[in-house]
Amino acid sequence: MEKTVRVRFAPSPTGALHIGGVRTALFNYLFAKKHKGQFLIRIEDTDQTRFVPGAEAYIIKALEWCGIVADESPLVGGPCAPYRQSERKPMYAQYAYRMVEEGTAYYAFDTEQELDEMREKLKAARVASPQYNAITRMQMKNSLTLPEEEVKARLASGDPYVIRIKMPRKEEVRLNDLVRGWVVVHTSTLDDKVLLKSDGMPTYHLANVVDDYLMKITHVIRGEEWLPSAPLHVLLYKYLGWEAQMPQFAHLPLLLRPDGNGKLSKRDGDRLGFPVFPMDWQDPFNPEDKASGYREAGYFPDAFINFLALLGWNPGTTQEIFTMEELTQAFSIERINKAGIKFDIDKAKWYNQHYLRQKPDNELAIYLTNELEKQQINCSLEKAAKIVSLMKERAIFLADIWSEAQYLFFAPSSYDEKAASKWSNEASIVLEDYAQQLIRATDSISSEQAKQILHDCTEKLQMKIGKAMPALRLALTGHAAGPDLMEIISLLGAKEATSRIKTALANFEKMLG
RNA sequence: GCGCCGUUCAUCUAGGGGUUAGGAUGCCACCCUUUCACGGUGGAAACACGGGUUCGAUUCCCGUACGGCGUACCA
Repeated sequence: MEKTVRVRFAPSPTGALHIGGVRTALFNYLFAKKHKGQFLIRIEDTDQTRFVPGAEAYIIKALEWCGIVADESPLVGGPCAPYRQSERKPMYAQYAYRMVEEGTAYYAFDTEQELDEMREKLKAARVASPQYNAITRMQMKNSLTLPEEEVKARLASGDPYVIRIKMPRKEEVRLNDLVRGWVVVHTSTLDDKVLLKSDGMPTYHLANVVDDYLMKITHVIRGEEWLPSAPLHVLLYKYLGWEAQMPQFAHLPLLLRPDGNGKLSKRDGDRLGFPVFPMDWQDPFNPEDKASGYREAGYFPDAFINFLALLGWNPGTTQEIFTMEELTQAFSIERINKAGIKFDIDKAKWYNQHYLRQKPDNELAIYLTNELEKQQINCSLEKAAKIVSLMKERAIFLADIWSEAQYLFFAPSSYDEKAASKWSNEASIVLEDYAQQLIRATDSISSEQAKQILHDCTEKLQMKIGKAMPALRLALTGHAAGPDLMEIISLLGAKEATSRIKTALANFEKMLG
């Protein structure tokens, strides 16, 4: 008797998809997959004034990058097509009219100014919440206050109107949220929300309920910002006679700003130094509106998803690393938290570092050679794989590997100052000798050979190898720290290594006078 | 203002009437190491406050504080 699980992610194409939205989509997706149900994407574009071209494509592409692919969507279609509310426009009005006929909604003819005036007046009278509600609607221009003939005349003459829900004056609305338990709201605190706008489009509230019903949605998993209007939605299901088909609700805790107040928003990202969007975004008609994304910042989609999944949800075990498959197995709504989450980018970095280390070298090598090609540097995949295995332990992002690897292709143009200041005469002596020996070796020297030669030198000169290493590293790379030096020499080749040592020697001779 | 939701280390969190309140990130120390990192070991670090209920409350209830969301012909 259990219905097939059907959930939807219903973004509004008003811009880039926020990271919180990605998480909402993810939770929906995981829930659907866990229960072998369907995950659909529905575009909520009922507000034509806020439509942003490219936003829908961005949203779908971003989710795809994350590995979240919809079973039904405007792109792939499905049994409940179309999946854009703008294309479903003709379907909504009938339900609003039905409610008017049945007395649970009414026509309202008030102009914007009249509404403003009403609010001003109520504010002046210090009414707690200036709303269009059971009390104030009797002072407004609507089918409840106007004579029937006038209403008819206005409708016939094409007077602009909206349809509002007739919110009952004293009633308790209750819903059993899967995350929060019973939530009870009194209708006296709710207002007569607009259901159908004067342009004939439904508002979110109507469209959302109608579509969820028509699309046979079983669970509505959405952000907590919707909790206050959930009772309104419950009422709509009731008035439309769909109570039995009403989906279950689960309101997710919000992603909050790391530095204190408010929910994570668009602008926080670049201000606080981390992306809030999955991919780079630029509004085609408003180039000012742009933001950086996780993809371009070097995050792996699997790391990103893993990180997101554990924001507000946990498996109840100490496991923290999950593939998408493991997530779908482990996911359950019962283990979603109630409290908001302060966003912490450090954890995301840790995940990325972890995933980077797990990636096979030959896979990462492809990226490296691509980067190198951009600089006209030829490098075999084999060599690139070696470089990667050497560098990846100390990297968080792929780009770290590249920036670290620079010195394997370019001789240092400057030296780390602190390390350079420690350069000594002894260092010069060993390196002088080492260079002499190294030049005699074959160019394709192994790290073992390089090490052997260095040992021979230091032994002969009765010097500690630890003395020579920092100077050698400085000469070879210009840096004070890095991966195994002997491996670096092997990668560089004996010839290049010798040449760099000689250059360094010459440079530091001047310095030492 | 009003309504709703929330509150365990700095952060993400486990737990739940009797626990040395557990893990992870970050931070610190030590070990490993030529250095840095990785890894390993260890450390500092939390139940918002006040009342109840109870033999006992961080856990249950009520307040307060603080925070979040909502309060549009936006979603």
